[in-house]
Amino acid sequence: MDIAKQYDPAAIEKTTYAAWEAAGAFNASPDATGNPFCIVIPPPNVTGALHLGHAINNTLQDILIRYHRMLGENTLWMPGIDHAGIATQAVVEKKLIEEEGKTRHDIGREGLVQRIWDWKQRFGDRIVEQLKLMGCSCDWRRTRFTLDDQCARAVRHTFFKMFADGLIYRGKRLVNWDAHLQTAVSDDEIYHETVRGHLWYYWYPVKDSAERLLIATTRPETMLGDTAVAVHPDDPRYTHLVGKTALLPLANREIPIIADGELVDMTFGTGCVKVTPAHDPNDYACALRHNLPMINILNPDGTINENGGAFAGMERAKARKAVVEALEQLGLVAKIEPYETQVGHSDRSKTPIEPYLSDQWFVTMGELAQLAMDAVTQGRVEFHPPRYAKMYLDWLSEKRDWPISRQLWWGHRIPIWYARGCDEAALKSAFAGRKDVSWRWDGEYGQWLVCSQTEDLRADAVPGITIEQDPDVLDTWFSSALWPHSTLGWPEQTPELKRWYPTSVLITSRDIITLWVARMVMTGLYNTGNVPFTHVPIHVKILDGQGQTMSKSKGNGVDPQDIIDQYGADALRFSLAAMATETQDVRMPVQYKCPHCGANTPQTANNMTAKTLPCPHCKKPMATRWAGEAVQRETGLALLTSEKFEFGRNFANKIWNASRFVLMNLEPGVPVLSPRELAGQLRDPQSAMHGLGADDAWILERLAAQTIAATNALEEFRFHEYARGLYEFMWNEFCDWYVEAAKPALYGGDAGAKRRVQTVLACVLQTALRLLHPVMPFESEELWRLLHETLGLAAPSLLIRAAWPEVQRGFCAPALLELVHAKYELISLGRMLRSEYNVPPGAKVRFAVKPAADELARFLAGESDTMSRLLQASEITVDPAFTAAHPLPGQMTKTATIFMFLDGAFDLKAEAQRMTKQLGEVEGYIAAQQRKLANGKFTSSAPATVVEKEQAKLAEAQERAAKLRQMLAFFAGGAA
RNA sequence: GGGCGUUUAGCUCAGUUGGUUAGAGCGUCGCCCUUACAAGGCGAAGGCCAGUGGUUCGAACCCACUAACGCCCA
Repeated sequence: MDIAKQYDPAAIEKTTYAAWEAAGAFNASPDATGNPFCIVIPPPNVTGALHLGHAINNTLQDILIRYHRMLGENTLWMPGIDHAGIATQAVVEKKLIEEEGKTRHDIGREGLVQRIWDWKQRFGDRIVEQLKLMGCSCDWRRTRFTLDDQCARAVRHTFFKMFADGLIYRGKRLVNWDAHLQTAVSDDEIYHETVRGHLWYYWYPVKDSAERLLIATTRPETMLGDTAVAVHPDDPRYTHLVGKTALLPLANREIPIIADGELVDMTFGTGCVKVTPAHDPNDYACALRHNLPMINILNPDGTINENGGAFAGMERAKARKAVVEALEQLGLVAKIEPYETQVGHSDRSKTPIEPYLSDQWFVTMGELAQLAMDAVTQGRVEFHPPRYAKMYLDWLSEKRDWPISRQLWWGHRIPIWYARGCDEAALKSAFAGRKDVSWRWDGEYGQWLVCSQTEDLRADAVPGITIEQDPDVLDTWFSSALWPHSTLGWPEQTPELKRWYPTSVLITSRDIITLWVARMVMTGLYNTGNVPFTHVPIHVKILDGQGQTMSKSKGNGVDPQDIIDQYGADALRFSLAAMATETQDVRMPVQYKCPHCGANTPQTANNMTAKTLPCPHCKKPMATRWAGEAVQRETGLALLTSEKFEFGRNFANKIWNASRFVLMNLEPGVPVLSPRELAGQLRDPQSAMHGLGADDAWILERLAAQTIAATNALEEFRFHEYARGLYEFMWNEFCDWYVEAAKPALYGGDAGAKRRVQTVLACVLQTALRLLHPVMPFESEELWRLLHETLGLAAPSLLIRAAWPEVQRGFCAPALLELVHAKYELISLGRMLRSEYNVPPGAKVRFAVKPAADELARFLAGESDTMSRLLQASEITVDPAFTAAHPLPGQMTKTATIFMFLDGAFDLKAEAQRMTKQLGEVEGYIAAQQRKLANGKFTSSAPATVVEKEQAKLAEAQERAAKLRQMLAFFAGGAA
């Protein structure tokens, strides 16, 4: 059998994935047997391709999905993508401007939406491709999109139900207005920038008084919308003025002077604040407290509106200048100081944000939030780690109403029509007999609000008038919130919904606990009466070299394909899983790998979004993922790389080679047994298996322990523990010890021993492959195939469908395991001696082992084959009564001492020095132990088992010290 | 301003209910292309567990405060 010397992921990943798909291994059926297990993917959004943050999220999901599939559960991983309203629209609009110099208004609503659909097609496909490259085993037949018909129907039904239940209302609210894109943007789409401006001071006269108030502001033009002046209630300078009226210049309005301790900082400026509720969040809150009127002075495009009087129609900057000039003419300007402020800018248009009062739709959160809180406090939804429940509960407990409208074109259109100039009788007759239409009177604007559950209403739906649909769309999270039940078919009672809802697990990262998880729980409970999932593992985040979260918009994302191309999908998955601890975010500095010379260039904030950059080593230009495909082809694409993935690659290679060794040493006829079957054969007198060697029993027991550990880790979502445990088992136990210990039997002349070891190797390998499969599906599947092929066994079913291993213990008494452990310890010390005395690795040396107990002596006497091999020993004497004729270098464990015979002389003095140093350490330890044990408080208050343990440790140390002294004395004699 | 998290070897991180003489990978230093594996083997060096105080017989771990960094919310 010819097996490559190195694991080559590229050679097998495509075909292996194709084999799974051809076998329908990912497909779930509601009719299948087994307990239901379901994960809905947190839908990646279509703004761009996936990065490593998504890679870790989906790797963890796939691990759980594959694990539960192997448990024989009826397992569904529901895939899909999210339309991400504002983000996607902004990306497409930006491209439109860059490439064609057009705005969305130039091409119109339909034109823009069509272009976004094209974009969605491209990146939706790309995302699915990336997930497949990573090995994700989603049921692709069921792929959903938050804007598709099924999701749209769920959105309509939910909105309608909420509207009919009175949970949805329309109201005014101060939003972050992007005057360039003419839309509200959410808080997380804003960045703050320090801007050098001025602090203007000007006077407001007080009515019926000679006094006047000095106001300081950074935005003088907003004074046109002032509706009060506020001072601090405890400020002696102004208390006598509270309750009086100020005269607002230019606007010529009378506004009250109020006291507000929250808004006013006595120590800042003059302690006197103008209040502009419609254009400042703090002023807005103040206005609500004091019932102040709110005057909007801006048009949606950022120009001053009719409320600005003489300034109407001016741009903001122009208006500012004009207002200041007008105030100067009135002699009201006191002074102007330079001043730096933090100004919010829209992430999408890079223009300053205006706080802006506008009509928005809201969902009342009171009851819904309470439902969602109860689900967590009552334990029906559990976070892992549990501390994240606090974040969720804190956020929900504020019960702030949810603004759901967005001034965008890409998204679910709000299913509300405005009917003006008709009475209710007209609506009743127009929609007679229809339960899918509901309406409500809107007193503020004197119109009917009509909501349709099933279809878009026609403009002439109500005879005699023209009804008009609200132009806005719903917040993306409104449709995402329904994802766990909408994807399964709700509002229809589909077999899928019955089978898999509530789903089992939702895996995500902490930043969307409030945005998404909370809302899914709310709508799930509201629509179905059931929580959407029971477990919510929260995983760490992948940060770039600067400690910033990877994100599509920042441009610091690393395409998982870059890593897969260089290291393989399993290496990517394994490395990520091993990083998935409970607390520590992963900092991942990355480098561009030059396609010409292979040199690495660190990615920095400066070159992060560059389309091409020169390689500092070979000076040739290299293209990045930001460059067009043509440029990439022409110039050569520089993949991003990180040495962190060498961890996974090296492990994958180690597994490959360990398996290669096993396969090279198997032959047809060797059975592939599970540990349980192997145990059965050992009990069966008819079987060819007559007992195990000590190493065989040891590795089978370690395998059992590892099976338990892996199972527990996965059950408790501790992915890091699962991955690290397998790493240690495969590398440090299987490869380092068992495989080496097995060699004498494989190469020796005892056919029975050889077959025994072959059987154990096959058993351990096949079980390990099962344990590895969830995290390293490609390689384990391929090795599974090769294992059966090598043994000439009929094509087994795919590993993806194999059963998760059962735990089989009792291959030997615990005492034997300790003897094996003692043997390995002695081998390590023997190697240390060799290294210490610079014995070349190939040279054979004689060793003597002096065990303290007869039991160990008897055991070791039968183990000279493996010991000799692992120590490269010419001979090993095992003798409890061993005494050397002359000083020899030695090392001791707690159960034995090992000596090495040296042909030539060795440096007695150096050896004695080393031993003296060791003795010093041991004596220090003994002193500490003695102090501890002499302490009556310790012996009386510590548990007896602990005291015993400490006593044993002391005894051991004392024995060790005695032996060291003995050897030192011997050396002294020998040297004399 | 409120909440959460982090601080352990040169770097990146583990450390389960306090019983530790603190671990791993990478990097570093020796010796080896030994018939599974140089993406490797064998060995080694390297740490006042951020600081201060407390609880305890005993603290990397529990408590308080301080400092630095990060995230979320206002």
